[in-house]
Amino acid sequence: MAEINKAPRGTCDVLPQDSAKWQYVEDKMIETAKIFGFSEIRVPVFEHTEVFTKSVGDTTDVVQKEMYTFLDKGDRSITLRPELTAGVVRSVIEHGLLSGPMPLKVCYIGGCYRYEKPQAGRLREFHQFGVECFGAKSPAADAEVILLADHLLKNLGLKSYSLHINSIGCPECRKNYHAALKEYFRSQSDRLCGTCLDRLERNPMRILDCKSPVCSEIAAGAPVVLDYLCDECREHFEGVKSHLTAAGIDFSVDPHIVRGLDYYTKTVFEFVSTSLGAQSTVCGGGRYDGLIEQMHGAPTPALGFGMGIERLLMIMEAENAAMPESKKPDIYLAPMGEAAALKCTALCKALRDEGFIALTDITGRGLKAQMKYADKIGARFTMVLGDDELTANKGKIKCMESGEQTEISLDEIREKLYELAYYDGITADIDSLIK
RNA sequence: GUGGAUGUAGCUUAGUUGGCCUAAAGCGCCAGUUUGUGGCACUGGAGAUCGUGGGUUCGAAUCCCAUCUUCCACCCCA
Repeated sequence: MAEINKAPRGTCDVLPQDSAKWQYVEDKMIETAKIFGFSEIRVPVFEHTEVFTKSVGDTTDVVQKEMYTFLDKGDRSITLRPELTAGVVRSVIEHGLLSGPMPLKVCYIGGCYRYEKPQAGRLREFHQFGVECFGAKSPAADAEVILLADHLLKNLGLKSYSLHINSIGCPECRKNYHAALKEYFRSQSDRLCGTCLDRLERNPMRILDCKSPVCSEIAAGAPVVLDYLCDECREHFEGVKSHLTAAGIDFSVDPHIVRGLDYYTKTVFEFVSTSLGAQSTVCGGGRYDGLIEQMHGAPTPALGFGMGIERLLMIMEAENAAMPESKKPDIYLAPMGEAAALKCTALCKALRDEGFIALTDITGRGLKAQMKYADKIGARFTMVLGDDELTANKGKIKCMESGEQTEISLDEIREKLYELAYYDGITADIDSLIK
């Protein structure tokens, strides 16, 4: 039974009192990406289902049991994007962006949809910031993308995070590794948990990730991917580490990082925070050199990451990271009577044209109630306009913090606010005035 | 999908051996306390089918069943 007054499970509303935080981090994200030469791309919330099954991988949990898939009225199988990389890759191929200057660097912010059981840091609709870099196979590219994420997290004031990297090699070296893994785990198969037995044939690398005490104990003795890398992959990984070190970034090599999406090759990495619950990864990504070709584009090396915005905000909350407060109204004009109301409308328009946040009464309530309201919304200044003011064309502008009142001509409100703006952090851009 | 906890006004809670509960308080909201000024105080008001649906009972917010939500963990991932 659908509830008309309840949001669907696993979704949440960003309420007016919180939207400033979202705007703040989203601005930082785009701004940081720009510093690294990434420009925003916007792609649809839904795609043809194949876009995801062919890229994310049809044996993955994401595709197998978490996608919102439906038939549209034209009998097309449509899926709400569970992540953004696939759609972005589709888009850059479709529009020939890979024939432009290389490397191509894009970033995005958007909602993702996964039918999961909600818990701390896990929602059915969640939002990701991410970047994708196409056409760069050098380890410097891997480092740059990782540096971007680190730069952003630092700039947002995060402290409790750490970077873990690994290389899962190219399809070539992974073949050998899978064989070695299977052999190892088969020898212990009687002790593995049920899900891991499943994984043994399908994707033995996932066993390394299992959190059951027995499995992780077994996994601890398993062959390590890094020992099975081909020369090229090993060299590449060494290069990534060198670049990170050169940039002075702390990281640890964690051979147990296995990403859950099929398209990854070579470098994979995660930014993990201790300020989160069980869902401790705030940012995850890696290289996917084979994906573009797999999606019928010209073979192009590529990599990127996704960062969970809700998780990021959770960390910032937990760590008391600095967040900007939403801007308060500069002035509230309190009319008394119909004639005054007209004047207030006119004055507000003039002030708003200058960029001030100017408010007036739209409920028809009494003066006292208006003053209370002005106080509650945090207006810096108020001015009462009644018949007296209209005839004299003068009024008292009141500073709500000090209670001080100054008599001014009604024609001077704009100038008065500009004057006050110099030392009171008022909203309108005072630079234009200085010029 | 599996497991554990939870659910009373917008928020935080009181109320549970079933009957003075036709549900209470604080905060918040609205309105007043000499149509001319907010923060304090006082007064009043609106606001809850006690998550929902069944059942037991003379009687259920209180007991039983189901269901949903939220939270937490597994799984998986951001």
